[in-house]
Amino acid sequence: MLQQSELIFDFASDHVNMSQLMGYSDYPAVIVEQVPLPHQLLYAGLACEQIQTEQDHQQLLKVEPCESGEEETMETLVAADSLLNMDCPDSLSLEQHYSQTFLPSLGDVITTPVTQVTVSAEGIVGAFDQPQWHSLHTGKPASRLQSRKRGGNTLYLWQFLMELLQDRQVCPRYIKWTNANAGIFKLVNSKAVARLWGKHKNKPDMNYETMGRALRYYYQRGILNKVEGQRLVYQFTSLPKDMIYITDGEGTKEEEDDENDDISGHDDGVSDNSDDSTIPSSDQSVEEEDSHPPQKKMLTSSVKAPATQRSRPSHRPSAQRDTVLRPTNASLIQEQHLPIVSAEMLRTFQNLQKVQSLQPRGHASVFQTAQLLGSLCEQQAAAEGSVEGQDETSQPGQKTLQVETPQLVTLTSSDQ
DNA sequence: GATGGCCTAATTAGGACTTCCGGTGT
DNA sequence: CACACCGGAAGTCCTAATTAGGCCAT
Repeated sequence: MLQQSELIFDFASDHVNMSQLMGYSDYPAVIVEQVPLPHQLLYAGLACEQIQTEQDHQQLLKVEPCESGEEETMETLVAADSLLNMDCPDSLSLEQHYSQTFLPSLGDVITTPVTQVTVSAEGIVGAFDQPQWHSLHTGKPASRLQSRKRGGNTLYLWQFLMELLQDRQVCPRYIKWTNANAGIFKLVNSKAVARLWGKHKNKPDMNYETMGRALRYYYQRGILNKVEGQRLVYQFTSLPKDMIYITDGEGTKEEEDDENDDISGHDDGVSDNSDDSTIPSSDQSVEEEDSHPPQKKMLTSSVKAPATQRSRPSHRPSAQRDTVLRPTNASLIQEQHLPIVSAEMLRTFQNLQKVQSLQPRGHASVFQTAQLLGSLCEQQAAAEGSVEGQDETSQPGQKTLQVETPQLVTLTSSDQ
């Protein structure tokens, strides 16, 4: 029988190269996308244990398109509030809290809030972690950089900025694209962004000067460039393949840098609702923003596509949260997700007798994983025939995923 | 007693900032 | 004058890898 740890190990170590595995290139890669709404409910105090019945589970899985952006904002704020006001005796970072909350032990398989497992026959597209980005864009070997890779919970500054740029609570209010095609963005409110970063890093004294030093180090490392002649304007040298681009939209007010910015009136510097609310959504979606030639996607209140972007019809409701809309990019495969994937799969394992008869020839557990996913696909196909009317795969976000990646097979946990 | 396997704690090495600073440009 | 910006230098924090030591079974 497949060992849990083995399964996890293979997901953790092989996700980048699964599609390259000799002899198994036809087997699917696994992408997990978490739908934030359940997270928000959980953040708001809904215990995981309460999600044990399938009915409950399906309720969580359902992500209703938000008709009102205000309601959505309220949800966000509630979630943000519960996160940011949560006492963390050990000064846990949000990521830590996140992982502790949603990364169940394997013993908690049943209550794991997995919301979606996407199986792609194409393998993982663009699954580059930061070292690979370095390798890709600086010509330096990734091996050295990977030798000391950081934990899955670490969010780098550049990732943080990308998260902010994909967070409608912050973009374009505090940070915005000035030229999405070129990856150029502006820190509209540098102080606010710095404070958010400081909050994120548990560095209450963080300011733009300090954060700026970190940004300048990115010049050397080829992650950022400075846009000459423009203050507070930087350029990503590369962007994730499926970056979500928020442009200035109606109802979103930019706040230029000034002393009246909301976050500056409190002891901890970042206690204002509007600012605090930005952190959770960023942190909830701590997917690593990996580097890729821009294959951009503009979403927002006013969703725009860059001129160079291939036209891609978007069926996403504009009011939906960005994190909900996060596409299936490779960055979704994170170490922090891996146990969830495994747990979900293992749950399915319980119903799949034939897995035991598999005969892996090499990359054993990867093979087993692939076989399992094949079984999942079969189950999905069977389930689709029986499901009437309401199909989770018809949710806006997932529907979009299928449009964008035609060969995707989307599975939800309700398929079990 | 020797050997090997396992576990744990301590140490080491490195990355990613953070802090401080002096300086320049706008 | 304030602020953005620059880059050197030293430090902190965190993580992964390595090493050392103890325990146990053979």
